[in-house]
Amino acid sequence: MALLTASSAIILNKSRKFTSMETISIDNILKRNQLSVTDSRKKILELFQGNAGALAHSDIEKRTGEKFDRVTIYRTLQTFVEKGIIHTIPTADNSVLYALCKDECTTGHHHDNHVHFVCDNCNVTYCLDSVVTPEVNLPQGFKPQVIDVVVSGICKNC
Amino acid sequence: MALLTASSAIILNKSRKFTSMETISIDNILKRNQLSVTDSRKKILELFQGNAGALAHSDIEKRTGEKFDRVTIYRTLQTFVEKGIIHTIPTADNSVLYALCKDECTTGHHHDNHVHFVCDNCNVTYCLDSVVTPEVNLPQGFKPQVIDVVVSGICKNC
DNA sequence: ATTAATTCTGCAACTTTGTTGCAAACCTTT
DNA sequence: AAAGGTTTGCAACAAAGTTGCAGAATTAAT
Repeated sequence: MALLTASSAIILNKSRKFTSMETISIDNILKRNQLSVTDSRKKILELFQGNAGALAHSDIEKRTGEKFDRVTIYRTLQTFVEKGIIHTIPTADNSVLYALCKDECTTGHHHDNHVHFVCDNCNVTYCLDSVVTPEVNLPQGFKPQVIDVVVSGICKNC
Repeated sequence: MALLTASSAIILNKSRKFTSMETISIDNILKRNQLSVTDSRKKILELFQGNAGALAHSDIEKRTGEKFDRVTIYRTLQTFVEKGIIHTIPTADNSVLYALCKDECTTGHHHDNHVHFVCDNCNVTYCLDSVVTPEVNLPQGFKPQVIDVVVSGICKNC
């Protein structure tokens, strides 16, 4: 499993164990967004915080050990996207990936102007928060709103 | 239907009727790629040539009037992608879109270094062949291979 | 601390999307 | 026109995603 490999290899978001401080932080994220604090939401948020790479629905299903219903995971991810906690990443192979948003995102208003990188080897998708999307000169009449950039190639861990 | 609107509004690939010359051209595309010339392949190629916007599997199913089996359409699109006749476009909402490739594409070797534009209003996806993908400065250790740029906003016909 | 009100979860059933094997139909070549 | 290979359509299946609803959990109020 590509993403299991990833979790051990990547150290972007510092994959240490959560202290009580951080547990509180997860609770706060949920409360800040008027969401009840439930097991599934806490667990799924933890997964995102503990792993730098993006996650697909199926990854979450596996990593939570089939503890939660498929439907619950779908709905949790939907809710998180709506609230601006996570965002989706466009992929060429038509799989939906999700990753944590940065702080500026709010309900219905995402600011994901960073570049995504998919490794052809280990298959991990990174959010390169430090790389800002470049300008694009469009033909007359086209008004850009959001620019999504997905780079694929070989990542720094491969 | 977003894409029906599109077919009448867009003039990128010149949506005129096909002359016998152009019919021959479709046959040639297939023959050039060692594919037998069949009804479904001709019809699907025609659809792509007649409409500038990108097409999803479901669009093709509707526009061919349920004349061909779902499986045939899947296989035809797969074959066309493999032969370099069409290419897929990454989308944030996880639908697969296909569009005609330019001449330089060959089997297993796509050259789609152009920008894609999705209109938020009419929902049409354009291949902006004239807009070359910009350079992206990646962090140390990341080696880029393919850069996909998808811009969304308002198109020139809206 | 209990209770009432609200929110969330899990189940069941369903829809949509995509895949595979195989026999019949079709296209190409001779 | 017939042999050979290729392509199609059917059936059956697998995977992905959605919806309604009753019961469980969370939150807010007493």
